[in-house]
Amino acid sequence: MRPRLSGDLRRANRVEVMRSFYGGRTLTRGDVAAQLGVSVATAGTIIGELTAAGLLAETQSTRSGGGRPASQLTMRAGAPYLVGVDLAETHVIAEIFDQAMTRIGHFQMPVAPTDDDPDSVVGHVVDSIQGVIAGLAGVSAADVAGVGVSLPGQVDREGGVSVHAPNWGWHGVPFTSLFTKRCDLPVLLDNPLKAITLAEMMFGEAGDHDDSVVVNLGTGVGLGVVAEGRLLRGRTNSAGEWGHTVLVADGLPCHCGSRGCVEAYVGAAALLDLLTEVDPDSPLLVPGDQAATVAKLAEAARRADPVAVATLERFARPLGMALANAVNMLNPELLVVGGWVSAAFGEPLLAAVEPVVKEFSLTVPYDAVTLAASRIADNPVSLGMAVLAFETFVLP
Amino acid sequence: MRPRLSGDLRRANRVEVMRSFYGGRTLTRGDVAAQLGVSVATAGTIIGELTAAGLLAETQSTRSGGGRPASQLTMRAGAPYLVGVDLAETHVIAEIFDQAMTRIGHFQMPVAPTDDDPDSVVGHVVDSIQGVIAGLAGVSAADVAGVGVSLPGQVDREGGVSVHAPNWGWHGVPFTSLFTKRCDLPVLLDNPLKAITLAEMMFGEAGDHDDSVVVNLGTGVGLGVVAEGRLLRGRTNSAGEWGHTVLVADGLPCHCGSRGCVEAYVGAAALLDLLTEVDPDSPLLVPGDQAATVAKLAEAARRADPVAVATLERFARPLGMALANAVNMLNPELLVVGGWVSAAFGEPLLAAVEPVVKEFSLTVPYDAVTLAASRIADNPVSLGMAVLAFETFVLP
DNA sequence: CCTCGATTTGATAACCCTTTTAATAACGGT
DNA sequence: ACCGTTATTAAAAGGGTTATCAAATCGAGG
Repeated sequence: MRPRLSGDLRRANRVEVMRSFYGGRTLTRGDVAAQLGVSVATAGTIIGELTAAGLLAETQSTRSGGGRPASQLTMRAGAPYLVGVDLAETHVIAEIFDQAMTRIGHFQMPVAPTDDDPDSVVGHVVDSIQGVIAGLAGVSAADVAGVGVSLPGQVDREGGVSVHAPNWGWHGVPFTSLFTKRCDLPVLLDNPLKAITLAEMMFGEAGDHDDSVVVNLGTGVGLGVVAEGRLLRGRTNSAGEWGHTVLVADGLPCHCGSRGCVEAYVGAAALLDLLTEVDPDSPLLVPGDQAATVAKLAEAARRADPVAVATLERFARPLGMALANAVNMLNPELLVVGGWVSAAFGEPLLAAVEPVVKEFSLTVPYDAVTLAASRIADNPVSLGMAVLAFETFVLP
Repeated sequence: MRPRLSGDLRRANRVEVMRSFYGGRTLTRGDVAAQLGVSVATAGTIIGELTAAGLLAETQSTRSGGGRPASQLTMRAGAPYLVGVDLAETHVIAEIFDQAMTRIGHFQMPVAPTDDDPDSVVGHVVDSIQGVIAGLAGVSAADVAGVGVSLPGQVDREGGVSVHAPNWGWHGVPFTSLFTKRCDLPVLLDNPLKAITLAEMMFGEAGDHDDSVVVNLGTGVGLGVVAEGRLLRGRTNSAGEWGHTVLVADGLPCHCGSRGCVEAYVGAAALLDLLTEVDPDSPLLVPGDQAATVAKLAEAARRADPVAVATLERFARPLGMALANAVNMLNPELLVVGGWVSAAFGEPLLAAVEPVVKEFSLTVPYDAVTLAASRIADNPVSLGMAVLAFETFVLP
């Protein structure tokens, strides 16, 4: 939404002011004015509104230097709370955040992949929300301003519909209305890639850059695009399906039904296949447990185990190519790599990938980009969904 | 630049009003208001300004229907003129447009690919500009408001520098300042992909959609991304290098030095290689003349020549995959295919490609996208550059 | 030690700009 | 003559900026 009306301007500026405080940042009115490129008076007015609404508060700390001390402002903690739900193929994670986006509660439950009935899944989501609320003394549903739920697959945010969730075989499941039947909290939906990218924009390095790409390496892979400071959604909110772009024409089959997809080469399963290829009898292999194997592999790579290092090298090649594709296509200033696979390896993965990215990127876009590992400690999906819920249901 | 100040708003709205008139469109004040989502009064004010500035004019045609006849408005033809220059590896094309963006003059000269001295190339550009002006009776340089020059490779618009032009081995050539030494017309630089996309946004179907992708198939290939109605440039104006994304890991060598690039499979040279593969002795092959061969091939395909059809089918596969990559990655509403290779084949190319795009796209983004052949008859590069020059140098 | 000025920050007022709403004028048909 | 549609104009609302003043601190000088 580009502002056309003067009223949109204020709303946009209000969001922008609020965003500059995410992550516990402490700023003065002057700082905010400089960051937004507006006058101090305007920043002061908006901050006044937000303070009156109970969203910002002065931390009376005075700064020396001669002259009137600038009053430092921060987000005010406390109610109303926001719940972010990460609904995935095998689990539901509900996390509750206070107004300052500090996580104050966590609830997790497994979901059998075969448990694919919409009503049942929605039930699990509602249960986990009630679970995370119940886990906090003195917090009731009345203190929760809203819930953001991340759903796998294609999500229609406006309609509140899961357009397509391949893992459950869903097509056009009216998630929001099913949810509302069981729980009367305000709710909004989105796709995990969007949530992660949003989290990275608000709490990660991506916030400092106007053009970035946030890559998620997990069981599945995908990315989010930030262009001119805004999250790119595409026509139907499904931009970022990098995992299903072709990297190797007529290559390995992908579980999406196509062949040669990026995900078939850099998804967690592909990583384990590589390890098996390098050493079929590797003791690092934990049968039936992807996450454990990846953890052992990462640990072995850190102590320079030759099998692990060789596996990492082989993994880095398709990954680097696919990242170079994103660099060439989108020319970002920052490329953040996150997701549980990336987190397991940490910096060594980036170090292995960077030369490949360089090899397959054009010089100019390569020189313009910085590769970085995500520094978000919490679950970025629920965090991002909580931010979305905050901006939708709380921000005036 | 997102509007933050109320003044930016008016400027943005003025551009938007003007854009709604490109392509000879005739609209009433009410139409413009509806298109922009502003009130009739505002549209009237802006139109008043633009009329006063001599950019719009009423075509007194009255529409019946009872009531005061709506006055139809159009862009006013005539001076000041704009020149768009398409500087490519083998030619310079300068075209001159009147204010209504109607082409009123054309000048073309070949440039030897070995003629790579910056001063010499700039000289050719200046000569071609003077040539196109001289070709018009009653038009002098004083009537030209500005020039837009498209340069191959990476272009720094703000700095007026050709950051990297691989075909000439340029690195950091200060094009604008070289130009200014020889010609005192206002000048701006951009990359041809951006120019084409802009032309498609203003004069093609892409103008009717907020999220589109404009693909250029020529000797080299690339694309432009329109997201939320705005051209995506990336950090250093080099977004859209789709031609150098990897489609076949460790595949054919590309002249960029990498391997497996899209361009190595869907560039004009690759098309001719396919033809040679299908029938090494094909009479369609015109040695040493890419364009002529493609023209004959396209003509043969139209009359269902088996060799041509087989070549087209084989060409459609990597092209469809690469287009599917763009669809999955960007989720556009419209995908416009242009460039001289595409123009030679016309609709049959799209018909051959569409099933491949479908095969390699995810269902949801595929269903959201429409494939279309470019309908811009003129050279979109010079047209786009002229538009850019108009909006920079003429629009208040 | 106190006072005063310099300096920086915050708040307020006046002004400009943009948009909207509403009223008025223009114009053609019935 | 009346009505409906379109354009214009005036008034009002809202946003942002600059200018100005008040507040709070530091440091110099008495």
